[in-house]
Amino acid sequence: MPELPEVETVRRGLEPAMTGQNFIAVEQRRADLRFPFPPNFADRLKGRRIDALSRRAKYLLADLDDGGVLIMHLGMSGSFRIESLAPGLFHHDRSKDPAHDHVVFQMSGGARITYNDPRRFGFMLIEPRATLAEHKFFRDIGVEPLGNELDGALLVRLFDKKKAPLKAALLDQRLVAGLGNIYVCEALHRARLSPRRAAGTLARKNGSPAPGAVRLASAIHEVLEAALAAGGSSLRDHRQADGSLGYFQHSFQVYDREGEACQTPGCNGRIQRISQAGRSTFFCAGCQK
DNA sequence: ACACTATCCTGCAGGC
DNA sequence: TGCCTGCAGGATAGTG
Repeated sequence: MPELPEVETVRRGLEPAMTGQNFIAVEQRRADLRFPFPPNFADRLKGRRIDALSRRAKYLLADLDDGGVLIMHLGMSGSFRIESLAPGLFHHDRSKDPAHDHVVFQMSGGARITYNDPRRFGFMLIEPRATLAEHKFFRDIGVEPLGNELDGALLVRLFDKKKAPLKAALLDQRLVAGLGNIYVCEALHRARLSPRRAAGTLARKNGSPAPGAVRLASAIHEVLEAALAAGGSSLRDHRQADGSLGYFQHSFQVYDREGEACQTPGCNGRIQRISQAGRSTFFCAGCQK
């Protein structure tokens, strides 16, 4: 499921059930997901308190009280489910998909948190907090697109001289961290920029950001903020940690809308689908230049 | 250095 | 009904 808005939505859902609480029990039901679990994974966590739950790009980071960090990535199909025996706080329903419930955390506050991941592209690792910035997953990671750092000028700098199409450049986590296939398509449409355009063409001749670069930075902010406000997008029945569904998928302008009329005012185009770098790109050639 | 592709894995939709 | 193919929100290693 998860791009930045979905991962952030998951983080917000998990926070009250995890932060400040201890792992009472950890059940690891198989040896690996995308990677093998660390040695003694369950024992390593048991008894530890989570001091903070944060997010970097699409990674969830649980700071442990022994200086370690539990790194969690949802891959394509990972999700968390929170249940509690405490009445009224959470749903307590059985998993519809127990075959893919791979990890269960029992927290001291009473929450039972289950990680489910049919495709097993997700993973969990434990690394020292002190050297996390140098870890291979984080060493080369790009700018967080929420907040003020990302603007037209920065996009121009990041994309300088790049011949790669905008679609590929925006998906590159080393440049901007957290965008995935959906929100890249949506942001480009919102900015009226073609996904096929070379990324290095967003600058004016003097190097200052062209209007398109400024529009793109704004579009990224807007689409991510709107998705966050909607609780993310729920495709293929993906849910938030509390069981509720995000609804931003109803606001998609292009993603998975091949053949539909473009909604941009004054545009008579239709949404088309092309393949770039092995992934589907949805866009309107009428208004995206 | 850069940019494709193949790949990991399972489920689901669509065609026949 | 079943079987097959292709595709899916990610990210990496390998290739040219």
